Amino acid sequence: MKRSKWASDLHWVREGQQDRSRKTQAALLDSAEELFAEHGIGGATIADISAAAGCSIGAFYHHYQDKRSVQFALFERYATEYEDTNRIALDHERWEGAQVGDILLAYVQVTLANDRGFPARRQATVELARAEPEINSQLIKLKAMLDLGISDLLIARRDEIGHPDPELAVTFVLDQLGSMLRTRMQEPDMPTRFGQHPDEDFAHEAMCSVCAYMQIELPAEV
Amino acid sequence: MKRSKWASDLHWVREGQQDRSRKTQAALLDSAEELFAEHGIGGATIADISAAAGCSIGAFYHHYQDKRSVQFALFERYATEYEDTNRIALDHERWEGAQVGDILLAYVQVTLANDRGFPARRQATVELARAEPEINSQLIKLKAMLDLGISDLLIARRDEIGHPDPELAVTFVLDQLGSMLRTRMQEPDMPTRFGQHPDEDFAHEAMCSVCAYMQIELPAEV
DNA sequence: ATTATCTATAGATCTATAGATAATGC
DNA sequence: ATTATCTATAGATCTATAGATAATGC
Repeated sequence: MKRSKWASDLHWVREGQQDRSRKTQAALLDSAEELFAEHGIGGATIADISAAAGCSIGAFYHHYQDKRSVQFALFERYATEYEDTNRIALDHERWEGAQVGDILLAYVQVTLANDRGFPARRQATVELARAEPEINSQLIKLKAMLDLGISDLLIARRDEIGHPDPELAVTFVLDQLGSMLRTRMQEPDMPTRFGQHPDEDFAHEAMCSVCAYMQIELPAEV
Repeated sequence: MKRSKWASDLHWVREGQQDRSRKTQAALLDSAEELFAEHGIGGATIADISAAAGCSIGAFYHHYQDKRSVQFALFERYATEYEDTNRIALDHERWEGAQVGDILLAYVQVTLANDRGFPARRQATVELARAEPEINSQLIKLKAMLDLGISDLLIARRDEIGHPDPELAVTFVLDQLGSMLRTRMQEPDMPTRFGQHPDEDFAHEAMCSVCAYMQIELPAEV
């Protein structure tokens, strides 16, 4: 039976142990993510992480062997989400009828929305990659997969591109947009730079720049 | 008397104490810079820094009160160099006869050369800014000063710029180039991105992109 | 006499464990 | 009976100091 909207958020029964366990683990990962992003991995102690997750140091060690294993678990969670999202997003059928500019604009918009939603995620992942070479190479592979996926979509539309070397132009543009998006999230405080302007204006100027460089049509929504 | 070129590198006399002191301090700063950049501030112990500088922990504490004071000293050194360089580079007389594209190309080339020469400096400074709010705001001021200086040079040549909003275009372009340069230094390993291409090709494509967006002339050297 | 360095170590901090208690599952 | 959590703490690591030694300056 479907519960009424009034009741749907209430829980009369106690949670099972598995739920409890999952929740603690997730809370520990969330806290680790935030603290790693803010203070670096070395700057976040296990006591900090446990306290932020609302549990004890003992509980921490019940779920994770040590700090390193949290690092790997955190990356695992990130990698799974990242792959799943990209698999859906890069499906060729999804983009039937789309032009080069539409795909690039979507890339910008989706990345902005993602990073706004989870502001610590990007920085925490950077920290993980720096601390663990294994994670670093995994992360490079993940990003390369996304780049290749978008490249495929764009190169399939190479006839639209007026730039004399479409492959080079695609590589350059993905690097350019990726760099700007990263800076926009990591350094929002620079008074003289574009971080002060709203996301919409950023997307607009970025598309103008990209379209002028590649010599493609400006997407309709801009 | 000018010493012969054979002798100019030899030192028969012992260094004075002040030289010795200065050298140890500089070596400690250099080591701290490198280790902060590689492992983060929390990941670099005082023992690590001292060992890398070729001195003891005791010597460290003779020169610096604690880790924090090295952080400030390191930033101080960076800030001084940065300001001095920019004061010279941003002199309006220096750029007489230069066009917008010339100035932007010089910005790209000088930044590349600087970062190649001191690969750890940028990352270490990022770490310092994150650890100390005081350093962070100082750093923002320094960068803002450079941005404003370049902006002034470019806006003084606004007649060359075809973009409908020259001020906006200048802000956007400085953000764009700055972002790409930063990514180029910090993430050189991405196989699908432009880091794989040589600096000359990067500068070329960056200038093509910027000139197409701003609607200015491509500088002669590109 | 002063400055720079070293070795050795006390004290602080952090990690990781042991042993006890509380919550669920059968 | 099993799983999840807690408190208390041993052991490891790091910071920062004390006291001794070596190098320069007068």
